[in-house]
Amino acid sequence: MTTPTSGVAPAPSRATAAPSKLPNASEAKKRKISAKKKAADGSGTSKKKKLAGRRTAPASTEAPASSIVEPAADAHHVLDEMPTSLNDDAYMSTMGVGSNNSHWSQTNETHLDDHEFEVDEEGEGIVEAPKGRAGNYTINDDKLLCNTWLQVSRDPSVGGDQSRDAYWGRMKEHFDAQNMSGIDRSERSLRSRWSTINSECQKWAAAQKAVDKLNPSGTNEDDRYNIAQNLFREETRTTKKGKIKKGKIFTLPHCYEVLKDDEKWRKREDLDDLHLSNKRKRTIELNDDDEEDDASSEDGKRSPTPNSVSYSKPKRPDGCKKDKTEKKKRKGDDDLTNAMEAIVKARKEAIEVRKMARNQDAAAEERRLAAEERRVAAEERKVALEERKVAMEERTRLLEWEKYLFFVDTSLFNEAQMEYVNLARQEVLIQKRAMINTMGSGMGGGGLGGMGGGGLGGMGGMGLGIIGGLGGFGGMGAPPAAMGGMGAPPAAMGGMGGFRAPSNAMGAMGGFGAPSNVMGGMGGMSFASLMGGMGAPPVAMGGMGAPPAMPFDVPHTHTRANAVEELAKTVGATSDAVRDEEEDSSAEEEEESSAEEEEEDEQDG
DNA sequence: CATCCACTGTTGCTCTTTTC
DNA sequence: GAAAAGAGCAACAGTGGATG
Repeated sequence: MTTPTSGVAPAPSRATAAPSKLPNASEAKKRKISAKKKAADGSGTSKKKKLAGRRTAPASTEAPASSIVEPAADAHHVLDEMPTSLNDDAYMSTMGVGSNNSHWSQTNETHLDDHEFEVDEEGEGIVEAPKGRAGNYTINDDKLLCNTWLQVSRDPSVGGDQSRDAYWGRMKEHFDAQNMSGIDRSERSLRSRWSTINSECQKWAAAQKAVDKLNPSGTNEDDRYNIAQNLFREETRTTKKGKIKKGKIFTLPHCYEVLKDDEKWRKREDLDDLHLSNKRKRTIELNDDDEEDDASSEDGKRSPTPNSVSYSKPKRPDGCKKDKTEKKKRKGDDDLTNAMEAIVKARKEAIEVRKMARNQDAAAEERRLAAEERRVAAEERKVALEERKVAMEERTRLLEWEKYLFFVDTSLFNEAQMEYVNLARQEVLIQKRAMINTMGSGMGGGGLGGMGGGGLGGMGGMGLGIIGGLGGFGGMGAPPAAMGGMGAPPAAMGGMGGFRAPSNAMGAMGGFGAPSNVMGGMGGMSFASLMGGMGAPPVAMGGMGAPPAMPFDVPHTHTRANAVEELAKTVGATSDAVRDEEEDSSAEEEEESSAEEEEEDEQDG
């Protein structure tokens, strides 16, 4: 990396101060143009590069304004007469710095008046004018150049890491952009002027620092200023040819005012550096911050003076690398932040979508489950209702049958009928006892039908013909397995048929007014088997007085007595035998029935 | 008014440093 | 080590003041 800033001027040898001559305005002179000399000189190559838009050297026919302006008093003379207590303003005024009456300011006006655009004969455009030296740099030009240097050299985005041409190209751009004098300054001119300004200001800074180090007693800031001026003026330099150049006073305080507070420029203000003509030594010194810190610390022990340079160590301006790094970092952080935000946003959106989907699925599932539960519950209720309905119907039939069985008038029954009735009654009683015992043991009513059917079926299977018909009844409410009981073995049925029970007896059964359904079912089965076995004629069957639910229509024209008689006639020869048996069994049944009635009374009680 | 001198701007050259 | 670039120096030219 190279720095376009010039270093510290070579060490001048101290010599006796020689009075310098400053412009004397005692007489005005017209400017003489000697372009011919420049054109003949091979070194004047720069003359050909200035084109339209620039201010050229003063025309030969014009008198320079500077020559008609009263110049300021002789600076050298003024310096000699300047009191030691002169303050800055007084000195600046005396030196013509910052004053409209000063020589330096007058030169500024001179240039403004001197430089004009030259146009061609037709006046259509600016043509290349005769080249001459541009006017002297004014205070404003110097200040502008210093400010330009600060701006360009401190730009962290570019810094000093650029070629000389690039750097001074930017310097020229900045300078031209703010240059109100109208004088076009070439890059080379700016470089040369800056070299002078920088060198002079560095020497001046070193002189002031030396005075601060001396810290003479009994002096105020003005005294120190004058001492610094004397030190500066005593500095002389010797050219390569051995020519000694006499010192002069510092004439660029306006530039120093601009530069003194800049950290980058102040790095080179050590007076000792003035004695280092060797660039290598200068480079080493500039890189050695510790020594500068030591010097600052020594200065820090003294009380500061208004005009003294602050030796505190302020923050160094950011450099090019730091600026680029921070920009890159900022950009990277922004990119990373944006990417992270996008990821977080996308993730949040995905979570929301999934959450909504889950909510929807869960709601639908809940609704479906609820509907299923409701459907199952309704099904269960329906089944329960049907079961209850069947159970109620079965119970109703059973009660009706029992009611019929026990309250039937058996006075007209023959022996067989009585036996059947008695057996049926006993069976019912057995069932009821068992049921009561079961209920007493905690069994439900559901067991009644099973026991009843099963029991009857089982009994039906016992080989009793008549009971076989009863088994069919029991199987009515029994499950299909128990229905097997209904279908009593054909042998048993045949046996029943073999009884050839008198038709009047059956007719009497039907005449009891039993429930049509019960009797129909019972009668149907009984009569189907019975009639098949008996082979009785339809007329006889019709005489039985079967209930309306009978499969065949039987007119109810016969009385009970007639029915018994017809049944007896049908039975024929066997009626006597049957009658005898009925009498025997009836006696026994009466005894049993009386006993049963007593038992029932006891249970009811 | 002509000339001399000093100053300033400009530019080429040289030295030093840095980079490849 | 060579090349490139920066910085300083010196010379030159232009300008203005002083002086005879």
